[in-house]
Amino acid sequence: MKKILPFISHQVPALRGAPFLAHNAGGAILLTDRQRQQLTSIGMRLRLPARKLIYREGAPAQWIFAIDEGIVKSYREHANGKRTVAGFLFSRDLFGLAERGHYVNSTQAVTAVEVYRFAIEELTALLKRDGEMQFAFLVKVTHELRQSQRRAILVNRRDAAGRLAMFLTFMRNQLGPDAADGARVPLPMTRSDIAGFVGLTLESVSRAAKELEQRGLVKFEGRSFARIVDPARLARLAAAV
Amino acid sequence: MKKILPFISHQVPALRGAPFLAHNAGGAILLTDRQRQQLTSIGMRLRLPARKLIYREGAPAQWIFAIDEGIVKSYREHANGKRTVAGFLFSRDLFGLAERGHYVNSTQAVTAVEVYRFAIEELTALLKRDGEMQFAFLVKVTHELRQSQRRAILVNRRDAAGRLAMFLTFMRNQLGPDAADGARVPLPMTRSDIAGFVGLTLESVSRAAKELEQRGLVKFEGRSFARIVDPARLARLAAAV
DNA sequence: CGGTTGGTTGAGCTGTATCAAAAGATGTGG
DNA sequence: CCACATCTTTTGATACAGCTCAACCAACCG
Repeated sequence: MKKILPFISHQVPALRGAPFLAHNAGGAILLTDRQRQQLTSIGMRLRLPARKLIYREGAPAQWIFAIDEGIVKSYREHANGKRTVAGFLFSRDLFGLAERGHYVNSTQAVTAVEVYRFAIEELTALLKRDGEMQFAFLVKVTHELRQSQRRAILVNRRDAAGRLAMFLTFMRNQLGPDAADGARVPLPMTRSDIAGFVGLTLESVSRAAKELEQRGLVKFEGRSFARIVDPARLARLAAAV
Repeated sequence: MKKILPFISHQVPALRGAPFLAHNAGGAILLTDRQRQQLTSIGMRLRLPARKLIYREGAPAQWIFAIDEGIVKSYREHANGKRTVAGFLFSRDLFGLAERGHYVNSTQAVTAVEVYRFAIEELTALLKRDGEMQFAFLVKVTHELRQSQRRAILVNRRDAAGRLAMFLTFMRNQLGPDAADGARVPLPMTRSDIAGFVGLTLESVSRAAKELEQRGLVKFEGRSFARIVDPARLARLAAAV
């Protein structure tokens, strides 16, 4: 029994996020067909290769982006050379929300990416005119706020293995439900990026991965896949903050 | 030479946050007088005593809140009994943005608080009708997203003293510019709350405070005030991630 | 194939969590 | 206004987890 999903014509912008209230539930898709077409008319579709630097922290901001396909990382570099990864961004995520005319994080394509690019002024003007569409954006940004707070909780854990367990369940939730095999989680980012996200060194990530394997929870297949062997125990570890 | 601030009639809801673009700069105040009056008509003003639990994580959500006066903390409790403080909320901040009909964090008044309370349906309906006002909310939530990411960076530091230094500058920026004496930072929350926010134990916060005093950067006056003795060196430490 | 980038493993050190206890605040009721 | 009970903060001693530095290994690329 396969559930029939609402039709999303790719090649057209979309957003994804949990709404405020329950009764518009299931409604992960935030834009109507008409709204997506309106966005298409003011946006431009771009294909970016993996590793492409999209913009740099502090640079003057001109565009807002929405991801159609692929993964982007948002990060900051510090004086001591370390990077904090503020977040990984996926299909139907939004990024490039500037502050006083400047981007606050740097962003870089992790995989090859298809994005929609909007001029800030045009997009904001459209949003102010169309309250329903703007509401979709409001819900979306609120959703990202909650995601950011969840990550903050993740980072508050003391144990490396638990953090990595949380990260894996996080990745599965992002890509997972629809990804072919739920137990095989793609990890297209480097260990160093993962470390920057979960707040560890890459050595500690490596050791934590080893520990999860030895405890029989996960099997890492090459650098870019993790097979979840014991979902129940992994979930328990991830939740046991 | 005292700068004249735009008149904000208290007793009326307000929002604060950095806009996307520069040219509406200085514009920390996001709502016009007319918009605030409209909000007043659908909102209710409440006075809450310090320590009042406003709502609990997971509870069915009915209201959205805006702070007029005072400090609120937003937090989550974990299985092991620890608390993560997701954020402290100040005058003109927004909270209670639910997910699928339920609150995601618990919130509690730190000081006595004056809040405006809006029914979610009424507020969202008003926002959809008034694109300009909704835009103010969009900017506001985006602002909180950035704050959350900054906190995540704070928590990524290894050294306790540096984290506390960042926290103090953070508090000064929130309350500071207008607070009578810029160097005297009020700390109305407990050490335990600070610990939950910066990702340390309360013992470590206490020791970090001692260290900042011994290094001559800050003088703690009672539990609820910190006097910044050497702003330049404190700022340097806070920035030296 | 060498070169480059990314990942693993090991040894030792540092700093924060933890456990325990004392010392300060704060608030209450007599 | 004091004495008591409670809550918060400070201080101390110890253990351990993750960081650092360093070397080695694997994959990927022209």
